[in-house]
Amino acid sequence: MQEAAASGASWLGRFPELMVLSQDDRDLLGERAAVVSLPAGQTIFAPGHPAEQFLLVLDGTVRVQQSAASGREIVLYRVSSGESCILTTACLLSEDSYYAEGLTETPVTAVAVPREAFDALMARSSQFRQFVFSNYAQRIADLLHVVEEVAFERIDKRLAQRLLERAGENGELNATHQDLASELGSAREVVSRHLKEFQRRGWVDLSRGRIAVVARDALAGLAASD
Amino acid sequence: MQEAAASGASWLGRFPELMVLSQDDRDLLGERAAVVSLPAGQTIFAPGHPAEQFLLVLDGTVRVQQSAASGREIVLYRVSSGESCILTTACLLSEDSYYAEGLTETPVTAVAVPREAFDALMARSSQFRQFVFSNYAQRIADLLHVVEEVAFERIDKRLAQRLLERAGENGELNATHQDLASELGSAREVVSRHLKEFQRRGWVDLSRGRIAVVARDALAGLAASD
DNA sequence: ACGCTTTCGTGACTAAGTCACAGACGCCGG
DNA sequence: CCGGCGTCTGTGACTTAGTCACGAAAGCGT
Repeated sequence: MQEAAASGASWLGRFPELMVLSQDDRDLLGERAAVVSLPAGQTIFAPGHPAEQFLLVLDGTVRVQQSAASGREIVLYRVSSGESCILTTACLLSEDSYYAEGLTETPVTAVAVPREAFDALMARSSQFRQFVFSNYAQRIADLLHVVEEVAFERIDKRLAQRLLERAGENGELNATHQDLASELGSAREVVSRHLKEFQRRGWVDLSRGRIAVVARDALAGLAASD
Repeated sequence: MQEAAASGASWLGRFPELMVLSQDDRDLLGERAAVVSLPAGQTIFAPGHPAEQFLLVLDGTVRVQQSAASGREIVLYRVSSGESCILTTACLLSEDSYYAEGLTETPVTAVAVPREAFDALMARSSQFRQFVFSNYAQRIADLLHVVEEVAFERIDKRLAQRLLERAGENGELNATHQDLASELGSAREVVSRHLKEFQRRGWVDLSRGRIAVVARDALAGLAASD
């Protein structure tokens, strides 16, 4: 479509912060950025395998996590529709390797902005810089939040929060106890025991690989406690 | 000194990454940036009180930490000579408040770059942008390291690491058990017990507010264990 | 030497993580 | 339909970490 190309690209509507770019800058994105599709479970970046592009997620979610030698993992944050995978740019500049890895959690469609186009926009557009800095700030805030949780919060509270976050409209979520333990950076047995206690209290219903939230309010109460 | 002003500023020598800036850009820093002195224990930024300037530390160290409602704290990283306090810029852009706070740990001399000069340099100098991004990348790496430690590492190992880091040439450090607990995001009693065990093994010598590392190798062994 | 504040020590308890292993569920091939 | 098999879950026993409530000791100023 000629119109779409002339006005930048149709996907720009997903990024309100980028709609304020000049016509030239939007055109640059339209010309140089490519929409890509990735299957679920794909590694976006990993230690020793940095990404070469700036990714803007249109659909699906990318999970950014850290893995320890012991096999334990912890989810740092998720990048979903309308957000950018800014850490990939930081990875390019960091001397020491990152330990963090990014995985597509669902099939993902994303816009890949090549390094040169990214650099050009950083050079000529203050709005684009603003966009990039906001992204950094948000991710740093996410990381600070993770530090706060693992350092100071109780597991049962954090588990309740995750159950509420991940439960769908019907109150159900498909996840094994190990999945939830990896989210929290904890151990499977610990999660199992807390879930069992939640079930005993009638707050959830457990079956293999599936959890149904029954008493959302009670979980929310625990999640909000201090 | 006229020469110093003409070539930018004498403090630029502390920041090799900034020496590659153009003459104009160095001049801008020389004209607009101010060298400031801060006493120890000063708050640089805190939740609800963001800094308005980009700080480059010349001497002394700034400690960036997070405090929980319970009174427990954890040190996220330190900014020392030749580094910049980049989080202050991120604070300005972040919507949710940051929870992190920055304190001068010693008397600090620093260069304060006003927001407009910072923005101008970001706009016109790719080298300056490179400098700023490297700083972000480094701090993000620091935060990832903290997450890894608190989520997966044993306290005795982390304590041994800190003792070695903070011990001076003579193997001594002035710190209370509470200080060390705050470093690690742990509790004072826990640190006290591990220190006592270290002393029982002849690795350290304890006195009020002071710890002397006696067996550096033994501590290093624990610090490197997995 | 006397109090005062800060720092440190300790026991008893709760929470979290580890280890080892047993059982249970779902699925697939026969 | 039924066994076999891999994955997921349950559990006891134990270690490590964090909490709570004290009390004792070290240094400091007067």
